[in-house]
Amino acid sequence: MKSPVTIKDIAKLANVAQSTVSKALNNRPGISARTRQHIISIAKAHNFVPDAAGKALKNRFTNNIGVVFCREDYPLRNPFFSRILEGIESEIAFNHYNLVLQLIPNHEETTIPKMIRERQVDGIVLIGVRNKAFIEQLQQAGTPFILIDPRDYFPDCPQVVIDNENGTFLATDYLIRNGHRKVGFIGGDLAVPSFAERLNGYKKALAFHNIPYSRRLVKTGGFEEGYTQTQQLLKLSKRPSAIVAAYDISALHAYRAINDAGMRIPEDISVVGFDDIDLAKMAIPALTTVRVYKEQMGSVAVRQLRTLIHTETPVSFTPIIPVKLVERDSVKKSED
Amino acid sequence: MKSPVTIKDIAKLANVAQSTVSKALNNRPGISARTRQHIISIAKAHNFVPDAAGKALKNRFTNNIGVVFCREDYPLRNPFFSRILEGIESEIAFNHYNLVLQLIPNHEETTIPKMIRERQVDGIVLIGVRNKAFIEQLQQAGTPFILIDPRDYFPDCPQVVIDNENGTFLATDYLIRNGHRKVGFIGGDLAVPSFAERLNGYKKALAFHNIPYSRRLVKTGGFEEGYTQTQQLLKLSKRPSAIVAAYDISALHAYRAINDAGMRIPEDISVVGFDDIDLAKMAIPALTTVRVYKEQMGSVAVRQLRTLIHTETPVSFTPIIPVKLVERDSVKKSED
DNA sequence: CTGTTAGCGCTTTCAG
DNA sequence: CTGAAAGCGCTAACAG
Repeated sequence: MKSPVTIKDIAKLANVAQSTVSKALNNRPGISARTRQHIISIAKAHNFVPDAAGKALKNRFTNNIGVVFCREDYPLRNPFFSRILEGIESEIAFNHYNLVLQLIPNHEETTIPKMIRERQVDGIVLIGVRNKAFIEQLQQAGTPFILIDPRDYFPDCPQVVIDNENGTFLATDYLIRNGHRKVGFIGGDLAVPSFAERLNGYKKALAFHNIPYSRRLVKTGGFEEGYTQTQQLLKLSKRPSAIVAAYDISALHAYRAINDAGMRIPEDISVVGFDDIDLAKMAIPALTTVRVYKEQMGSVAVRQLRTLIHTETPVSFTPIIPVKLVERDSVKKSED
Repeated sequence: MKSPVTIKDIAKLANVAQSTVSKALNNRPGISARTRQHIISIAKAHNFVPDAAGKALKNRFTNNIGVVFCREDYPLRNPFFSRILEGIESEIAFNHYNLVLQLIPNHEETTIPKMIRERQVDGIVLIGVRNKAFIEQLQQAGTPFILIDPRDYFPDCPQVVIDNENGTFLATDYLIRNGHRKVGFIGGDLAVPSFAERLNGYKKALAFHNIPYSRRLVKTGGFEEGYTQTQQLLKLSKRPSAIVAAYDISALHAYRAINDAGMRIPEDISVVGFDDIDLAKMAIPALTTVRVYKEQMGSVAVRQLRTLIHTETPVSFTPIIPVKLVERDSVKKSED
């Protein structure tokens, strides 16, 4: 590692004081246009880039933003989270920040992340938090943070949320309008707010069409249990003609169960998903689903976090990311 | 943000000098066991964690490692890269480093990444580099770095590579042993070393079984063009009874093409992939493929990089990650 | 408009 | 074995 050029070197080369160089390079007032130009050109010529540690030490800002995934499983494998991370990354890069990434296993979701304890970052975006004590610690420490897709209710925390209810409403409504009156629902864990909201949207759509809600048509539980959930639905004496899955991943598991049962999509049974991950359009048949603007979630979160970082008394504002039904080939339509 | 406790505070509380605290906390010699214990307990009681910027400024090591994806497309969406990133992350976390992530679009793959210019990281792992000039710059700057899955040949650079040739050899050999004598090959870009190696493995397996190689049975080009590549193969007057795809993603595209052509896997045509991404086992039918130990690639890369960072005269050593055929349901087997 | 100086939090001589 | 002091690279306050 070659020893890099410092502000002191530039000062010497330009025959000025360090502080003058600092002013010139940071667009501070109190310096003549001429010397500023002079200094800038010398700095450029020598590829001067200020040392992050030096700056951070003085400024109390690192210009780093942390991204922390708190999950028991492997969040990066989940295409939904990958896309959110993409959005986060691009917003961070755009603002000339650096992104510090950490995955924390659920059981460690209790102690404040290293990156914030050692003041490596100015704030963090937290994905999939579950642990209340964890959040309380962050609040006490005064760390700026924002939540994406929390796995529990944190009403007082800044967060960016999906318009979940609306999404499943649209999906269910679409099925009903296409002649499906018996529609099943599969998904995840009722304790997770976003899932509960998705279930609600389903219920509301049924109610809207005066279709009675039946507990037997909804199978919840593990996120990855779409296969067995669907099997149960198929075993019902009067099986549904359509299924709405709370996640595309569940829908894809449903595909397998349906296939294994010797049935065909959409001829024998229709499926609609939620999230619109890349796989949705690659599935056979291509999956009709509710699109979530994942990159947008990420970038909005970073924007919010940045204002949180730089304002004294933060106003907690919760952006709701909109949602849209995208029609593909997994739903049998009534001819009308 | 509450103002954090510093080494000075601890010194005051313990009635010793700063330097003594530093020695105690860093296991430096020249300090009595008693005072060391005393200081440690006080530091612990006050949740003292040294400031990263302060340390970095003095030590010339940040304890941060950069991870840079250089690709035209969206690397994080690619489950193959996600898994590599997982491996990198876990190794970094294990060593109490921080991970600084950056995605650089191909056209910007020319200027040294910000994180290294401003000395935020001690070294970087580079995924998917293509640009020679870029690498030369890094070498000149003396940045420690290691390559994963480079898109061009960089013979003198430290890198971790997959046993590609062996993988496609195994895949092709497996098909031939199961009675397939006309096997197609689809995949990506011949200019990419890993792809060229995979093609070589295929050729070698054919040669091994005395089957003549036919250029018409191999379709290269875009990574995402598995669909059209397969269509071309299916149109052949004497179409292959099996296809080996250089990537699982290609194989999945092939699935769709085969399905759209009204054929069935594996009854009408067999397919084997490469990479063993999560989707492979979820596909219908489950895809027989060559498993790559992706997390291992990531963690090995970080281990290598760490020694690179801490040694004066680095010895360039290229770990080869092994590979394994995993049998699933996409190959029609000869009954014997 | 420019330069001097101090200090951010830490480690490392070097005296005592 | 312990403490005082200097300095890493940077910015800000203050004098000139």
